[in-house]
Amino acid sequence: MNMDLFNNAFPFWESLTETQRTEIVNNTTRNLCEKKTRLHFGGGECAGVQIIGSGRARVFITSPGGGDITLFRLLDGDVSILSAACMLNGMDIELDMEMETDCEIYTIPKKVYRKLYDESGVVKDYTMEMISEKFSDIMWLFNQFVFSNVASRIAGALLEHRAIEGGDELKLTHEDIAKDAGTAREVVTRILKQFQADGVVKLTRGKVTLIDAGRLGKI
Amino acid sequence: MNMDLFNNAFPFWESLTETQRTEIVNNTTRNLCEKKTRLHFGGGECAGVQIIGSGRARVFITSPGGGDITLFRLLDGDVSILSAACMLNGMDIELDMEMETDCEIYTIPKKVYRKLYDESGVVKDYTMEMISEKFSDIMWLFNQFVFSNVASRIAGALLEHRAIEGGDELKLTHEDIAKDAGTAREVVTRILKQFQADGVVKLTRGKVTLIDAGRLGKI
DNA sequence: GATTTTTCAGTGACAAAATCACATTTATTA
DNA sequence: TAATAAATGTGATTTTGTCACTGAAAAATC
Repeated sequence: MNMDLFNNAFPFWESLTETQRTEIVNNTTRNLCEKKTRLHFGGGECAGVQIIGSGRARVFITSPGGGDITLFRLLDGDVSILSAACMLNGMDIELDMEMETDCEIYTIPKKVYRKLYDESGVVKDYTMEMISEKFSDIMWLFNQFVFSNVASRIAGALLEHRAIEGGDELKLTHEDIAKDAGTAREVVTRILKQFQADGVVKLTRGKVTLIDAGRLGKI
Repeated sequence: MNMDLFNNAFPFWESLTETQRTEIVNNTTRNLCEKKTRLHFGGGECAGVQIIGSGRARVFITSPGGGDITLFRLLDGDVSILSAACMLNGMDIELDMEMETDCEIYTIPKKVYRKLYDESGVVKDYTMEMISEKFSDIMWLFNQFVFSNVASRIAGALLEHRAIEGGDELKLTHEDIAKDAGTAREVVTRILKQFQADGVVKLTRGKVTLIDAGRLGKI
Protein backbone atom coordinates (compact mmCIF):
# COMPACT_ATOMS: atom_id res chain seq x y z
CA MET A 1 0.00 0.00 0.00
CA ASN A 2 1.27 3.40 -0.96
CA MET A 3 1.93 5.47 2.16
CA ASP A 4 2.10 8.70 0.19
CA LEU A 5 -1.59 8.30 -0.50
CA PHE A 6 -2.50 8.75 3.16
CA ASN A 7 0.17 11.31 3.82
CA ASN A 8 -1.06 13.47 0.98
CA ALA A 9 -4.72 13.02 1.77
CA PHE A 10 -4.54 13.53 5.53
CA PRO A 11 -2.64 16.45 7.09
CA PHE A 12 -2.82 14.57 10.41
CA TRP A 13 -1.10 11.43 9.11
CA GLU A 14 2.33 12.13 10.59
CA SER A 15 0.84 12.82 14.00
CA LEU A 16 -0.85 9.44 14.28
CA THR A 17 0.69 6.63 16.30
CA GLU A 18 2.26 3.67 14.54
CA THR A 19 -0.63 1.52 15.76
CA GLN A 20 -3.20 3.87 14.31
CA ARG A 21 -1.45 4.06 10.98
CA THR A 22 -1.18 0.28 10.80
CA GLU A 23 -4.84 -0.11 11.64
CA ILE A 24 -5.80 2.16 8.77
CA VAL A 25 -3.38 0.69 6.26
CA ASN A 26 -4.46 -2.88 7.05
CA ASN A 27 -8.14 -2.14 6.74
CA THR A 28 -8.20 0.11 3.75
CA THR A 29 -9.44 -1.58 0.63
CA ARG A 30 -8.55 -0.65 -2.92
CA ASN A 31 -11.12 -0.81 -5.67
CA LEU A 32 -10.91 -0.21 -9.35
CA CYS A 33 -14.16 1.31 -10.50
CA GLU A 34 -14.96 1.59 -14.16
CA LYS A 35 -16.28 4.78 -15.62
CA LYS A 36 -20.02 5.15 -14.88
CA THR A 37 -19.89 3.01 -11.74
CA ARG A 38 -22.38 4.35 -9.23
CA LEU A 39 -22.25 4.34 -5.45
CA HIS A 40 -24.99 5.40 -3.11
CA PHE A 41 -24.58 6.94 0.35
CA GLY A 42 -27.26 7.55 2.91
CA GLY A 43 -30.15 5.91 4.65
CA GLY A 44 -27.85 4.19 7.12
CA GLU A 45 -25.57 2.70 4.50
CA CYS A 46 -22.25 4.37 4.06
CA ALA A 47 -19.02 2.84 2.99
CA GLY A 48 -16.61 4.97 4.96
CA VAL A 49 -14.06 7.59 4.06
CA GLN A 50 -12.99 7.36 0.48
CA ILE A 51 -9.81 8.60 -1.11
CA ILE A 52 -9.65 9.01 -4.85
CA GLY A 53 -6.33 7.42 -5.78
CA SER A 54 -6.81 8.43 -9.38
CA GLY A 55 -9.68 9.44 -11.61
CA ARG A 56 -12.62 11.76 -11.33
CA ALA A 57 -16.00 11.31 -9.67
CA ARG A 58 -19.15 13.38 -9.53
CA VAL A 59 -21.24 13.65 -6.36
CA PHE A 60 -24.91 14.48 -6.85
CA ILE A 61 -28.44 14.33 -5.52
CA THR A 62 -31.15 12.41 -7.34
CA SER A 63 -34.72 13.51 -7.87
CA PRO A 64 -37.67 11.18 -7.35
CA GLY A 65 -38.19 11.45 -11.11
CA GLY A 66 -34.68 10.19 -11.83
CA GLY A 67 -32.94 13.42 -12.80
CA ASP A 68 -29.86 14.46 -10.91
CA ILE A 69 -27.95 17.57 -9.95
CA THR A 70 -24.21 17.76 -9.43
CA LEU A 71 -23.04 19.00 -6.04
CA PHE A 72 -19.27 18.77 -6.51
CA ARG A 73 -16.51 16.68 -8.00
CA LEU A 74 -13.71 14.65 -6.50
CA LEU A 75 -10.33 14.56 -8.20
CA ASP A 76 -7.05 12.69 -7.66
CA GLY A 77 -6.13 12.68 -4.00
CA ASP A 78 -9.45 14.13 -2.83
CA VAL A 79 -11.12 12.74 0.26
CA SER A 80 -14.83 12.11 0.26
CA ILE A 81 -15.58 12.85 3.88
CA LEU A 82 -19.33 12.93 3.36
CA SER A 83 -19.23 9.25 2.47
CA ALA A 84 -18.48 8.62 6.12
CA ALA A 85 -20.50 11.43 7.62
CA CYS A 86 -23.38 9.09 8.42
CA MET A 87 -21.26 7.93 11.35
CA LEU A 88 -22.12 11.30 12.89
CA ASN A 89 -25.30 11.89 14.82
CA GLY A 90 -27.52 14.34 13.10
CA MET A 91 -26.11 13.79 9.64
CA ASP A 92 -28.70 12.20 7.44
CA ILE A 93 -28.35 12.96 3.75
CA GLU A 94 -28.71 10.93 0.58
CA LEU A 95 -25.97 11.26 -1.99
CA ASP A 96 -24.83 9.42 -5.07
CA MET A 97 -21.43 9.23 -6.66
CA GLU A 98 -20.63 8.37 -10.25
CA MET A 99 -17.18 7.80 -11.73
CA GLU A 100 -16.56 10.10 -14.66
CA THR A 101 -13.39 8.20 -15.57
CA ASP A 102 -12.02 4.83 -14.50
CA CYS A 103 -11.13 5.34 -10.86
CA GLU A 104 -8.90 3.87 -8.22
CA ILE A 105 -10.77 4.24 -4.94
CA TYR A 106 -9.41 3.55 -1.46
CA THR A 107 -11.98 3.03 1.26
CA ILE A 108 -11.35 3.29 4.99
CA PRO A 109 -14.28 1.47 6.63
CA LYS A 110 -16.67 3.58 8.65
CA LYS A 111 -15.84 1.79 11.91
CA VAL A 112 -12.10 2.21 11.49
CA TYR A 113 -12.43 5.91 10.77
CA ARG A 114 -14.90 6.32 13.60
CA LYS A 115 -12.44 4.77 16.06
CA LEU A 116 -9.72 7.10 14.87
CA TYR A 117 -12.12 10.02 15.11
CA ASP A 118 -12.93 9.18 18.72
CA GLU A 119 -9.29 8.65 19.70
CA SER A 120 -7.72 11.67 18.10
CA GLY A 121 -8.60 15.32 18.49
CA VAL A 122 -6.59 16.12 15.41
CA VAL A 123 -8.71 13.77 13.31
CA LYS A 124 -11.81 15.29 14.84
CA ASP A 125 -10.62 18.76 13.88
CA TYR A 126 -9.78 17.63 10.37
CA THR A 127 -13.18 16.01 9.94
CA MET A 128 -14.92 19.12 11.22
CA GLU A 129 -12.92 21.28 8.87
CA MET A 130 -13.72 19.13 5.84
CA ILE A 131 -17.40 19.03 6.65
CA SER A 132 -17.47 22.79 7.22
CA GLU A 133 -15.83 23.29 3.86
CA LYS A 134 -18.43 21.13 2.13
CA PHE A 135 -21.16 22.96 3.99
CA SER A 136 -19.82 26.24 2.65
CA ASP A 137 -19.63 24.83 -0.87
CA ILE A 138 -23.21 23.65 -0.72
CA MET A 139 -24.40 26.99 0.62
CA TRP A 140 -22.66 28.71 -2.27
CA LEU A 141 -24.36 26.33 -4.68
CA PHE A 142 -27.69 26.97 -3.01
CA ASN A 143 -27.19 30.68 -3.58
CA GLN A 144 -26.43 30.07 -7.25
CA PHE A 145 -29.57 28.03 -7.69
CA VAL A 146 -31.97 30.39 -6.03
CA PHE A 147 -30.49 33.72 -7.09
CA SER A 148 -28.98 33.16 -10.56
CA ASN A 149 -30.58 32.56 -13.90
CA VAL A 150 -29.93 29.52 -16.04
CA ALA A 151 -27.58 31.28 -18.45
CA SER A 152 -25.15 32.26 -15.72
CA ARG A 153 -25.28 28.80 -14.14
CA ILE A 154 -24.44 27.26 -17.50
CA ALA A 155 -21.62 29.75 -17.98
CA GLY A 156 -20.37 28.87 -14.50
CA ALA A 157 -20.49 25.15 -15.25
CA LEU A 158 -18.46 25.66 -18.44
CA LEU A 159 -15.83 27.72 -16.64
CA GLU A 160 -15.57 25.13 -13.88
CA HIS A 161 -14.90 22.44 -16.44
CA ARG A 162 -12.29 24.64 -18.03
CA ALA A 163 -10.53 24.83 -14.67
CA ILE A 164 -10.71 21.03 -14.25
CA GLU A 165 -9.66 20.14 -17.79
CA GLY A 166 -7.15 22.92 -18.14
CA GLY A 167 -8.14 23.83 -21.68
CA ASP A 168 -10.84 25.42 -23.80
CA GLU A 169 -12.00 22.25 -25.51
CA LEU A 170 -14.54 20.73 -23.17
CA LYS A 171 -15.73 17.20 -23.87
CA LEU A 172 -19.22 17.65 -22.55
CA THR A 173 -22.66 16.79 -23.83
CA HIS A 174 -25.60 19.11 -23.27
CA GLU A 175 -26.89 16.48 -20.86
CA ASP A 176 -23.71 16.72 -18.77
CA ILE A 177 -23.97 20.49 -18.58
CA ALA A 178 -27.65 20.28 -17.69
CA LYS A 179 -26.82 18.18 -14.62
CA ASP A 180 -24.15 20.61 -13.48
CA ALA A 181 -26.36 23.63 -14.03
CA GLY A 182 -29.45 21.96 -12.59
CA THR A 183 -31.68 22.39 -15.60
CA ALA A 184 -33.09 20.43 -18.53
CA ARG A 185 -31.10 19.28 -21.54
CA GLU A 186 -33.29 21.20 -24.02
CA VAL A 187 -32.74 24.41 -22.08
CA VAL A 188 -28.98 23.91 -22.30
CA THR A 189 -29.25 23.36 -26.05
CA ARG A 190 -31.14 26.62 -26.49
CA ILE A 191 -28.83 28.69 -24.32
CA LEU A 192 -25.66 27.22 -25.81
CA LYS A 193 -27.02 28.10 -29.27
CA GLN A 194 -27.41 31.65 -28.00
CA PHE A 195 -23.87 31.60 -26.62
CA GLN A 196 -22.66 30.40 -30.02
CA ALA A 197 -24.60 33.15 -31.81
CA ASP A 198 -22.94 35.64 -29.44
CA GLY A 199 -19.57 34.19 -30.37
CA VAL A 200 -18.52 33.01 -26.91
CA VAL A 201 -18.52 29.27 -27.68
CA LYS A 202 -18.32 26.90 -30.63
CA LEU A 203 -20.45 23.76 -30.60
CA THR A 204 -19.76 20.35 -32.03
CA ARG A 205 -21.21 17.00 -31.06
CA GLY A 206 -20.10 16.09 -27.55
CA LYS A 207 -17.85 19.12 -27.33
CA VAL A 208 -18.04 22.78 -26.35
CA THR A 209 -15.11 24.98 -27.32
CA LEU A 210 -14.73 28.19 -25.38
CA ILE A 211 -13.92 31.15 -27.62
CA ASP A 212 -14.21 34.03 -25.20
CA ALA A 213 -13.96 32.79 -21.61
CA GLY A 214 -13.73 36.34 -20.33
CA ARG A 215 -17.12 37.25 -21.71
CA LEU A 216 -18.52 33.98 -20.40
CA GLY A 217 -17.42 34.96 -16.93
CA LYS A 218 -19.45 38.15 -17.08
CA ILE A 219 -22.76 36.42 -17.83
CA MET B 1 -27.91 34.64 35.15
CA ASN B 2 -30.27 31.74 34.77
CA MET B 3 -28.33 28.47 34.90
CA ASP B 4 -31.22 26.49 33.49
CA LEU B 5 -30.70 28.32 30.23
CA PHE B 6 -27.30 26.72 29.68
CA ASN B 7 -28.28 23.40 31.12
CA ASN B 8 -31.23 23.15 28.78
CA ALA B 9 -29.35 24.41 25.74
CA PHE B 10 -26.18 22.36 26.17
CA PRO B 11 -26.28 18.63 26.86
CA PHE B 12 -22.62 18.89 27.89
CA TRP B 13 -23.21 21.52 30.57
CA GLU B 14 -23.05 19.16 33.55
CA SER B 15 -19.81 17.67 32.34
CA LEU B 16 -17.94 20.97 32.25
CA THR B 17 -15.61 22.01 35.04
CA GLU B 18 -16.64 24.73 37.48
CA THR B 19 -14.04 27.02 35.90
CA GLN B 20 -15.41 26.47 32.43
CA ARG B 21 -18.96 27.12 33.52
CA THR B 22 -17.95 30.30 35.31
CA GLU B 23 -16.05 31.50 32.27
CA ILE B 24 -19.13 31.08 30.13
CA VAL B 25 -21.57 32.56 32.59
CA ASN B 26 -19.39 35.61 33.18
CA ASN B 27 -18.88 36.34 29.52
CA THR B 28 -22.32 35.69 28.18
CA THR B 29 -24.24 38.84 27.37
CA ARG B 30 -27.98 39.22 27.35
CA ASN B 31 -29.69 41.35 24.76
CA LEU B 32 -33.27 42.29 24.26
CA CYS B 33 -33.92 42.57 20.54
CA GLU B 34 -37.08 44.09 19.26
CA LYS B 35 -39.10 42.43 16.59
CA LYS B 36 -37.54 43.06 13.14
CA THR B 37 -34.02 43.53 14.53
CA ARG B 38 -31.53 42.17 12.05
CA LEU B 39 -28.15 40.58 12.61
CA HIS B 40 -25.63 39.62 9.98
CA PHE B 41 -23.15 36.75 10.15
CA GLY B 42 -20.31 36.04 7.80
CA GLY B 43 -17.40 37.70 6.09
CA GLY B 44 -15.21 37.36 9.16
CA GLU B 45 -17.72 38.96 11.52
CA CYS B 46 -19.58 36.63 13.78
CA ALA B 47 -20.92 37.30 17.20
CA GLY B 48 -20.53 33.87 18.72
CA VAL B 49 -22.91 31.18 19.83
CA GLN B 50 -26.37 32.50 20.44
CA ILE B 51 -29.07 31.04 22.62
CA ILE B 52 -32.61 32.21 22.15
CA GLY B 53 -33.86 32.84 25.69
CA SER B 54 -37.28 33.62 24.38
CA GLY B 55 -38.84 34.65 21.11
CA ARG B 56 -38.55 33.54 17.54
CA ALA B 57 -35.97 34.35 14.87
CA ARG B 58 -35.66 33.59 11.20
CA VAL B 59 -32.33 32.72 9.58
CA PHE B 60 -32.07 33.44 5.88
CA ILE B 61 -29.84 34.20 2.91
CA THR B 62 -30.09 37.46 1.03
CA SER B 63 -29.96 37.92 -2.72
CA PRO B 64 -27.90 40.66 -4.36
CA GLY B 65 -31.24 42.16 -5.39
CA GLY B 66 -32.44 42.37 -1.81
CA GLY B 67 -34.87 39.45 -1.68
CA ASP B 68 -34.35 36.78 0.92
CA ILE B 69 -35.05 33.10 1.47
CA THR B 70 -35.66 31.49 4.84
CA LEU B 71 -33.33 28.65 5.81
CA PHE B 72 -34.71 27.80 9.24
CA ARG B 73 -36.13 29.27 12.42
CA LEU B 74 -34.85 29.45 15.96
CA LEU B 75 -37.29 29.11 18.83
CA ASP B 76 -37.09 29.38 22.63
CA GLY B 77 -34.04 27.58 23.91
CA ASP B 78 -32.56 26.95 20.46
CA VAL B 79 -28.85 27.41 19.90
CA SER B 80 -27.62 29.17 16.80
CA ILE B 81 -24.40 27.29 16.27
CA LEU B 82 -23.85 28.69 12.79
CA SER B 83 -23.48 32.16 14.29
CA ALA B 84 -20.18 30.93 15.68
CA ALA B 85 -19.20 28.60 12.89
CA CYS B 86 -16.90 31.21 11.36
CA MET B 87 -14.45 30.24 14.11
CA LEU B 88 -13.93 27.04 12.11
CA ASN B 89 -11.51 26.82 9.24
CA GLY B 90 -13.29 26.18 6.01
CA MET B 91 -16.60 27.62 7.07
CA ASP B 92 -17.36 30.74 5.11
CA ILE B 93 -21.02 31.50 4.67
CA GLU B 94 -23.12 34.65 4.80
CA LEU B 95 -26.31 34.52 6.82
CA ASP B 96 -28.79 36.97 8.23
CA MET B 97 -31.10 36.67 11.19
CA GLU B 98 -34.27 38.62 11.84
CA MET B 99 -36.34 38.57 14.99
CA GLU B 100 -39.93 37.62 14.26
CA THR B 101 -40.99 38.56 17.78
CA ASP B 102 -39.27 40.52 20.53
CA CYS B 103 -36.41 38.29 21.56
CA GLU B 104 -34.16 37.71 24.51
CA ILE B 105 -30.81 36.64 23.09
CA TYR B 106 -27.82 35.36 25.03
CA THR B 107 -24.49 35.50 23.25
CA ILE B 108 -21.39 33.53 24.17
CA PRO B 109 -18.49 35.37 22.48
CA LYS B 110 -16.71 33.52 19.71
CA LYS B 111 -13.42 33.41 21.60
CA VAL B 112 -14.96 32.00 24.76
CA TYR B 113 -16.74 29.28 22.85
CA ARG B 114 -13.66 28.57 20.80
CA LYS B 115 -11.60 28.07 23.94
CA LEU B 116 -14.18 25.67 25.31
CA TYR B 117 -14.29 23.89 21.97
CA ASP B 118 -10.52 23.40 22.02
CA GLU B 119 -10.47 22.23 25.63
CA SER B 120 -13.33 19.81 25.60
CA GLY B 121 -13.96 16.83 23.36
CA VAL B 122 -17.57 16.76 24.45
CA VAL B 123 -18.09 20.32 23.26
CA LYS B 124 -16.37 19.45 20.03
CA ASP B 125 -18.70 16.50 19.54
CA TYR B 126 -21.72 18.62 20.35
CA THR B 127 -20.64 21.30 17.88
CA MET B 128 -20.04 18.73 15.20
CA GLU B 129 -23.42 17.20 15.81
CA MET B 130 -25.23 20.53 15.62
CA ILE B 131 -23.45 21.51 12.42
CA SER B 132 -24.15 18.12 10.87
CA GLU B 133 -27.79 18.53 11.73
CA LYS B 134 -27.93 21.94 10.08
CA PHE B 135 -26.10 20.53 7.08
CA SER B 136 -28.76 17.86 6.76
CA ASP B 137 -31.53 20.44 7.09
CA ILE B 138 -30.03 22.58 4.36
CA MET B 139 -29.60 19.57 2.07
CA TRP B 140 -33.25 18.73 2.60
CA LEU B 141 -34.19 22.31 1.75
CA PHE B 142 -31.98 22.17 -1.33
CA ASN B 143 -33.88 19.09 -2.47
CA GLN B 144 -37.21 20.85 -1.96
CA PHE B 145 -36.07 23.83 -4.00
CA VAL B 146 -34.73 21.94 -6.96
CA PHE B 147 -37.19 19.05 -7.11
CA SER B 148 -40.54 20.45 -5.91
CA ASN B 149 -42.93 22.89 -7.50
CA VAL B 150 -44.03 26.13 -5.91
CA ALA B 151 -47.43 24.86 -4.79
CA SER B 152 -45.94 22.09 -2.69
CA ARG B 153 -43.32 24.40 -1.19
CA ILE B 154 -46.05 26.84 -0.19
CA ALA B 155 -48.09 23.99 1.27
CA GLY B 156 -45.00 22.88 3.18
CA ALA B 157 -44.39 26.38 4.51
CA LEU B 158 -47.97 26.61 5.76
CA LEU B 159 -47.75 23.26 7.52
CA GLU B 160 -44.47 24.22 9.13
CA HIS B 161 -46.07 27.34 10.54
CA ARG B 162 -48.94 25.28 11.81
CA ALA B 163 -46.43 23.15 13.71
CA ILE B 164 -44.76 26.25 15.15
CA GLU B 165 -47.92 28.12 16.05
CA GLY B 166 -49.85 25.08 17.14
CA GLY B 167 -53.07 26.10 15.47
CA ASP B 168 -54.79 26.50 12.13
CA GLU B 169 -54.96 30.30 12.17
CA LEU B 170 -51.65 31.46 10.77
CA LYS B 171 -50.78 35.13 11.05
CA LEU B 172 -48.79 35.35 7.85
CA THR B 173 -48.72 37.74 4.94
CA HIS B 174 -48.21 36.51 1.40
CA GLU B 175 -44.82 38.18 1.59
CA ASP B 176 -43.86 36.08 4.62
CA ILE B 177 -44.88 32.89 2.87
CA ALA B 178 -43.01 33.90 -0.27
CA LYS B 179 -39.76 34.14 1.70
CA ASP B 180 -40.27 30.72 3.25
CA ALA B 181 -41.20 29.12 -0.05
CA GLY B 182 -38.49 30.95 -2.00
CA THR B 183 -40.76 32.54 -4.55
CA ALA B 184 -42.37 35.87 -5.39
CA ARG B 185 -45.21 37.43 -3.45
CA GLU B 186 -47.51 37.55 -6.49
CA VAL B 187 -47.02 33.86 -7.08
CA VAL B 188 -48.04 33.13 -3.50
CA THR B 189 -51.16 35.27 -3.93
CA ARG B 190 -52.18 33.33 -7.02
CA ILE B 191 -51.53 29.91 -5.57
CA LEU B 192 -53.23 30.71 -2.28
CA LYS B 193 -56.27 31.83 -4.28
CA GLN B 194 -56.21 28.42 -5.92
CA PHE B 195 -55.91 26.72 -2.53
CA GLN B 196 -58.89 28.75 -1.35
CA ALA B 197 -60.91 27.80 -4.43
CA ASP B 198 -60.07 24.18 -3.68
CA GLY B 199 -61.32 24.66 -0.14
CA VAL B 200 -58.10 23.88 1.71
CA VAL B 201 -57.53 27.36 3.16
CA LYS B 202 -59.45 30.53 3.93
CA LEU B 203 -57.78 33.88 3.30
CA THR B 204 -58.13 37.14 5.16
CA ARG B 205 -55.76 40.06 5.31
CA GLY B 206 -52.58 39.03 7.12
CA LYS B 207 -53.99 35.62 7.96
CA VAL B 208 -54.27 32.18 6.40
CA THR B 209 -56.66 29.75 8.03
CA LEU B 210 -56.10 26.10 7.29
CA ILE B 211 -59.34 24.26 6.55
CA ASP B 212 -58.02 20.91 5.40
CA ALA B 213 -54.45 20.39 6.54
CA GLY B 214 -54.53 16.76 5.45
CA ARG B 215 -55.18 17.69 1.85
CA LEU B 216 -52.52 20.39 2.07
CA GLY B 217 -50.01 17.75 3.07
CA LYS B 218 -50.67 15.77 -0.09
CA ILE B 219 -49.85 18.63 -2.45
C1' DG C 1 -18.55 -2.33 -45.30
C1' DA C 2 -23.39 -1.97 -44.70
C1' DT C 3 -26.94 -1.94 -41.40
C1' DT C 4 -28.85 -1.56 -37.00
C1' DT C 5 -28.74 0.59 -32.55
C1' DT C 6 -27.56 4.02 -29.45
C1' DT C 7 -26.33 8.55 -28.22
C1' DC C 8 -26.64 13.35 -28.95
C1' DA C 9 -28.72 17.49 -30.61
C1' DG C 10 -32.58 20.43 -32.43
C1' DT C 11 -37.26 22.16 -32.29
C1' DG C 12 -42.23 23.45 -31.75
C1' DA C 13 -45.95 23.60 -28.57
C1' DC C 14 -47.36 24.24 -24.23
C1' DA C 15 -47.29 24.82 -18.99
C1' DA C 16 -45.27 26.69 -14.87
C1' DA C 17 -43.15 30.27 -12.65
C1' DA C 18 -40.78 34.80 -12.37
C1' DT C 19 -40.90 39.60 -13.25
C1' DC C 20 -42.86 44.07 -14.08
C1' DA C 21 -46.13 47.54 -13.58
C1' DC C 22 -49.74 48.92 -11.74
C1' DA C 23 -54.68 49.13 -9.19
C1' DT C 24 -57.29 48.20 -5.15
C1' DT C 25 -58.30 47.30 -0.53
C1' DT C 26 -57.62 47.37 4.43
C1' DA C 27 -55.33 48.93 8.45
C1' DT C 28 -52.62 52.59 11.07
C1' DT C 29 -51.26 56.96 12.16
C1' DA C 30 -51.35 61.94 12.13
C1' DT D 1 -61.27 62.15 9.05
C1' DA D 2 -57.68 62.41 6.03
C1' DA D 3 -53.28 60.79 4.96
C1' DT D 4 -50.09 57.16 4.94
C1' DA D 5 -48.56 52.64 4.93
C1' DA D 6 -49.19 47.76 4.38
C1' DA D 7 -51.26 43.98 2.10
C1' DT D 8 -53.44 42.05 -1.74
C1' DG D 9 -55.10 41.54 -6.68
C1' DT D 10 -54.31 41.27 -11.62
C1' DG D 11 -52.84 41.67 -16.52
C1' DA D 12 -48.96 41.43 -19.58
C1' DT D 13 -44.53 39.70 -20.64
C1' DT D 14 -40.37 36.86 -20.20
C1' DT D 15 -37.99 33.02 -18.64
C1' DT D 16 -37.70 28.40 -17.65
C1' DG D 17 -39.42 23.64 -17.54
C1' DT D 18 -41.84 19.79 -19.81
C1' DC D 19 -43.45 16.93 -23.52
C1' DA D 20 -43.26 14.85 -27.77
C1' DC D 21 -41.17 14.36 -31.29
C1' DT D 22 -37.35 14.50 -35.50
C1' DG D 23 -32.97 14.10 -37.46
C1' DA D 24 -27.89 13.52 -37.28
C1' DA D 25 -23.73 11.39 -35.79
C1' DA D 26 -21.24 7.80 -33.75
C1' DA D 27 -20.83 2.84 -32.15
C1' DA D 28 -21.88 -1.69 -32.29
C1' DT D 29 -23.25 -5.64 -34.82
C1' DC D 30 -23.86 -8.48 -38.66
